[in-house]
Amino acid sequence: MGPVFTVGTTIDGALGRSGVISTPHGDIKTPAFIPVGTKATVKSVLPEDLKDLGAQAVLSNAYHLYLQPGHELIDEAGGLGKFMNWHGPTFTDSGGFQVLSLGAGFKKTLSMESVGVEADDVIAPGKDRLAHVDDDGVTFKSHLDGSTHRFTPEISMQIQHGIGADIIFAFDELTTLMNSRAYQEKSLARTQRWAERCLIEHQHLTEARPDKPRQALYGVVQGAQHEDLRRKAARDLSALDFDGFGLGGAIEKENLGAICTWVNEELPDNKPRHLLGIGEPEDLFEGVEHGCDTFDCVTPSRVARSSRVYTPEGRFNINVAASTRAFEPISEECDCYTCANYTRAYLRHLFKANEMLAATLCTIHNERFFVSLVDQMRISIDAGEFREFKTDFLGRYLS
RNA sequence: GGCAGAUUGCCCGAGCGGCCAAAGGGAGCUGACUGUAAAUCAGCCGUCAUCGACUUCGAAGGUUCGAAUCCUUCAUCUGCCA
Repeated sequence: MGPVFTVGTTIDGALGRSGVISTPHGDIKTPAFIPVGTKATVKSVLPEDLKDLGAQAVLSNAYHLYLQPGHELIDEAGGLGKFMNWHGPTFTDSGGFQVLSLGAGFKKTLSMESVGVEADDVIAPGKDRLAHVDDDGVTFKSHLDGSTHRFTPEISMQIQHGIGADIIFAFDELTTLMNSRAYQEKSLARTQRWAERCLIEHQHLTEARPDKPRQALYGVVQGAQHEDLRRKAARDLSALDFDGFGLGGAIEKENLGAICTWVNEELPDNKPRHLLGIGEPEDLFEGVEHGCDTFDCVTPSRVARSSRVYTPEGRFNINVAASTRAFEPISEECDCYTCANYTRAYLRHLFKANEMLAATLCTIHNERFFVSLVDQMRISIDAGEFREFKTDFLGRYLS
């Protein structure tokens, strides 16, 4: 029995909807925010913490787990969920993102010299690049020890089968907004071919181990900021037998809603859509309204470790003088463990003292904020009040 | 009592005639993080101000065109010798 997606209520006049994704490790009520646990752990918190704060699933990364501890080991351990003691649904990203992040840098923009260049190398210019893309796959250097490795669509599938997450992603090439139109087209064709290869390998691997829980494979829609490319990518992938879809690529904030709309108008309604790597609260509203079902983002956990916490009034730095004697929770309205038991003054003290618990408590709070926010979106959709909720929330949050 | 050595900005600590408002840490303050090379990274950190100006390197004098840097005395501290 493969994963099943059931659509619930739709947002009137928009693509957004509520629904349920069924996986071998449980259901995910959508829309849902999925915390990121890149290396089989959401940094600084226990799986029990995640469960308590309402997380329905966790997303890990094939690239990182392949390098350390190795997908074979995770396979031997009984799969990702058992290995990390997370008993709910799991996702793994394919490692495609690292093609960009390790190759061209973190900013999703490339130096202008790359614009208009059509060489394959364009994706990873510069002397320090760790990755190089060709039509068959990606050769890259480990950020851990500099050793050379190679990913192809087939290898990514083998890795993700070894890791054993419930939902896995096709190996894609992430371009940047700086790449030429010609390069975007070329890359998109390549991602499409890779998608087909992933599907074939995925089917082989699935048949080879019928005893294993059936994994769902999502195709990843690229196409950067170009409407025609996005629509074409979505249509081409829709023709294949994917269980769901990921929306990927470098996306400018202003275009997020439009891109989701273009893509989701083309994708079939009866399959789930995951918006990869997004985002801030305002981005989540855009994604949900325009038809995306699940979201992952490192922001809540990463930012928590540098003392930024989210509230209905916006994000702020708790590690400031104003918190010194603030014997009150981060947010009076928050129902998380941290807000129930700790004050801003204590959290500030932990940061100043460089104590690990600071990261733990703030990560619990931030993850709860994101999970709860998207949960509330789901509830508002079912109640037919999504737009009111959006207006109310953002009016306060962004002021 | 004698000899030697110390005293630098919130703290530690370089500097030993001009390129010194004074290296580097720490602390403090601010910002950035969107499929995590992130318990990371960046900026500010004497005062006022736009260039720039002004007051600093235990205290007070002195030498010099010019001193945190040299000299004298004083204060405090640290060693060694009586």
